[in-house]
Amino acid sequence: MKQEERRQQTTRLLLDTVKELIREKGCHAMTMKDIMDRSGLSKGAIFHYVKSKDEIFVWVLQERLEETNTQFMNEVELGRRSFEEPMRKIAESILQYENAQDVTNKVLLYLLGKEDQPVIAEALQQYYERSMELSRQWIVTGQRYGVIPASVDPDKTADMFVLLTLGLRVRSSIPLTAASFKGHDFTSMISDMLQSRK
Amino acid sequence: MKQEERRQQTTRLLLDTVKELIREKGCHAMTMKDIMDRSGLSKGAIFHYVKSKDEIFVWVLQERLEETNTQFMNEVELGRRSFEEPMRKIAESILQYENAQDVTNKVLLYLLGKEDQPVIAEALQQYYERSMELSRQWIVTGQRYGVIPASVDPDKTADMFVLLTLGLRVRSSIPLTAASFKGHDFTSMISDMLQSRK
DNA sequence: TATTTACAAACCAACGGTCGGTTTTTATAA
DNA sequence: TTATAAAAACCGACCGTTGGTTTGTAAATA
Repeated sequence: MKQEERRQQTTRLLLDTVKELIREKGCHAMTMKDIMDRSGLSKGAIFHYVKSKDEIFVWVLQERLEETNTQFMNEVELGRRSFEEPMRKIAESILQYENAQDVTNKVLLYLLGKEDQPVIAEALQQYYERSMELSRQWIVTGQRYGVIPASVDPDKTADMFVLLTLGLRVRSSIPLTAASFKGHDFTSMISDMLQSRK
Repeated sequence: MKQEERRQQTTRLLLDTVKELIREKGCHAMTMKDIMDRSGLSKGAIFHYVKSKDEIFVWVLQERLEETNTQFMNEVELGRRSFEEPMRKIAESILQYENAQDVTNKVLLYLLGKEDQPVIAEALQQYYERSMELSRQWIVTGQRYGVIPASVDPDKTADMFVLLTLGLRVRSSIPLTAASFKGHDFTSMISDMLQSRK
């Protein structure tokens, strides 16, 4: 089973290199040459693992999706005590306050600009559906433990929540001066949304 | 003044051709060759008017921004009777229910994927600021005419509204099956948001 | 008449992607 | 165990397209 090991090792190297480069240069600026030089792999090797450059970004998004899944699940469990805490965590991870090494925003925006490609369309669809599902579960759990009013409609609210997070991702990609930034606290926004709903 | 006339004529031709092609093929698939063939202009001529291909997209967005500006202002005036009507109009224009010839979503998503370029960053910033300003004015006007509760915070609500519209734009770019689409009526969403706020 | 503008088209570098070939690993059977 | 066929991992020269440049020319303007 040495071949399988090598395969995993190489794909790991590839993904890590790519994420590094995205962080440094951005999705568009990163070239195949960059990946070759940084990883030490040849062009042929890379294209042996991946069908196109764009598919690499799909990989990155999907891997991040897995991570988010487990992370979110943990937060949801936290949600039995308070619904604000998971919200804050999630908002922070989106806004990259602390972990600026997360490339989800960049990759997501990049892929959205190429949604006409079938592979990308599928990945985006997966991403959206997963986001909706996670949000719904978070609300339902909160309701079960009594921290979110039972009157709240999970579907409707999850929809709104996902729209807001997508909006957040977009806005965080727009370079704004301190003067032009009129954003407000995301957590309190969600709090209002959940509690005011009769 | 014949030169000025020719200039305007050519730029008009360029912009219209580009918008047509974006509608047909998407931003990424559209090539310079396409623009040349369709418009009849040579490569040299096009690059005489525009510094780069990306700058064309900035043009398109800015032109659309002007249109939106006047359109929104009209809707705001309508808002003295009801705040739902302008909302519905705006949501429809975003979701492209009727006017599928609008390329704003595509262009916006394309530009967001390249926000590291200074020219694009500036355009995006303008777009965001304008959106915020328009939303704020809409709320303030609604309050003046008594159709929006005075208790609503214009800044905070405008922020949320813009985030939602950005989210809408993103979601409308994700190809979803009827089964996976769990979206709800945008207008009623905004209604809830505005009226429930104490 | 001099200069700037509008346009043309040959040219270029860089990019993503392909292809034929080599080496290494795995599977098969004598 | 060993011989061998097959497949996977990997390499790097090569290719077509693409966005962009440059050089040149004709028309408009000053």
